[in-house]
Amino acid sequence: MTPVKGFWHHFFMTSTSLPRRSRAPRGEGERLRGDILKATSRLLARMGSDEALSLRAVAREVGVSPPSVYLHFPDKQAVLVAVAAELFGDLEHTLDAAAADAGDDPVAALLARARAYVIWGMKNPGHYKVLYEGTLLRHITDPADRSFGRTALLALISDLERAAAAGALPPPDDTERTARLLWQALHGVASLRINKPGVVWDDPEGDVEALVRAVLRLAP
Amino acid sequence: MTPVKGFWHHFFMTSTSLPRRSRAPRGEGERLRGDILKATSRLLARMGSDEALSLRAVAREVGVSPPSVYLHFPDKQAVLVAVAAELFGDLEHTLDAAAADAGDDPVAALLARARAYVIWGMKNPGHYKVLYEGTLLRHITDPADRSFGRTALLALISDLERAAAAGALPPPDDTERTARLLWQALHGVASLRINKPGVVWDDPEGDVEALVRAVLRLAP
DNA sequence: ACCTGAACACCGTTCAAGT
DNA sequence: ACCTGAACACCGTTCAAGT
Repeated sequence: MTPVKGFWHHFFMTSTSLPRRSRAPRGEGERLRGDILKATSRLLARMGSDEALSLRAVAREVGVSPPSVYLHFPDKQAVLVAVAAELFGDLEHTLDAAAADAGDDPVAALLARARAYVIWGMKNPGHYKVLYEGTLLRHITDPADRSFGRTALLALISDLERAAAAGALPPPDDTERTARLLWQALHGVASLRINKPGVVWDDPEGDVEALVRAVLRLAP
Repeated sequence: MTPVKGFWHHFFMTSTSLPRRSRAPRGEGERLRGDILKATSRLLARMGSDEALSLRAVAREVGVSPPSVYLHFPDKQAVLVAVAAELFGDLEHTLDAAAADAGDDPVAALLARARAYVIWGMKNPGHYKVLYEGTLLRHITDPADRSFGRTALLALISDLERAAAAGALPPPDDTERTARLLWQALHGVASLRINKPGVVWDDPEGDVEALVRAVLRLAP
């Protein structure tokens, strides 16, 4: 609150730091928050599960004591939710970019989005599992967090509507229902490959294309 | 080894048991093993995740001390693998029964099997997650355990082959590939419903039928 | 202002011991 | 023969305290 450089500031500037991570200067307490999120995301990718991740491991990775995490987050759930929000953002950005890169053909855009979804999951299996198989969302109370990942489905619906408007899909089409069917099929492609690596799978892009064309009743 | 009723037997028969669960008599040490499996299965259904389950909770549920679990299993993984084997057996039995009940039409049998798979998952979400999303299978070393759940896929393939032999499927058909596509779609139906209960889903049996007919290129 | 040490009740697992 | 108590290194979380 007071901008005067007082006792604490003096101490920080002069004391040689004993902990691995140097103490943040005044007003930079937020840096620790970002470091915690980055470390959590890294460990989540390595562990492949929110439950296997420990806050103490996050604190070790950051170079800080366990209670320091609680300066920025009320509990472990809150850290995970914050990371999940970032990850959903990254996923959605990736999907939109893939659809945009596919050009003007709405079916091509939809196929590109579908492929990108599965590829993202296979490239980030730990993160995919946190977002789509994690236990964290059952304990969410904040209604703002409940809409997590909804955007991806909405984008799929809008791709379908563009394709239907262009007359590229056989009628009659309940686009929202079709989008949900597609999402389920695509999730199956990504999820089973992540969870059953022992099974001999076909090329994921080929499976995505086959399933999308089948659900849309397009020629194989 | 020796059938003589000696000191320990005498003690068991006469001492009033302090622990919640009474000590098993000679030769019935196996009863504890079964109780542990049953308790684990129950708690797994409740927790919905192998990682959330604790062996200490299993021991409490059985009424025994934590180290007692180690009399029958080398570690937590082994308990989970034993339960998973039972669960896979139950699932496969359920699917075979559903297919058999559907009668002689091979497509009807396949549809019944597909529906039964998803219904089993929705009725046993915790168990389904352990079998198809659990971390336990990545740590399996025993090759005999690696074939877990393979039977379900093989049965799907044989249903498809029956249908193809009856001329019910449009050619040309790589039945194994088609079976894998179907499995992915069906897993998506079950898994997303379990993991995203907040989404408004359609009737699961309707989605199963739509996806199966789409993948097999049958009339909707 | 920013962060930690010590503590509590949990966990998986081990091992010497109890009946 | 069947089972437990006490211990170890972990975990999430709290709270009084340190710089």
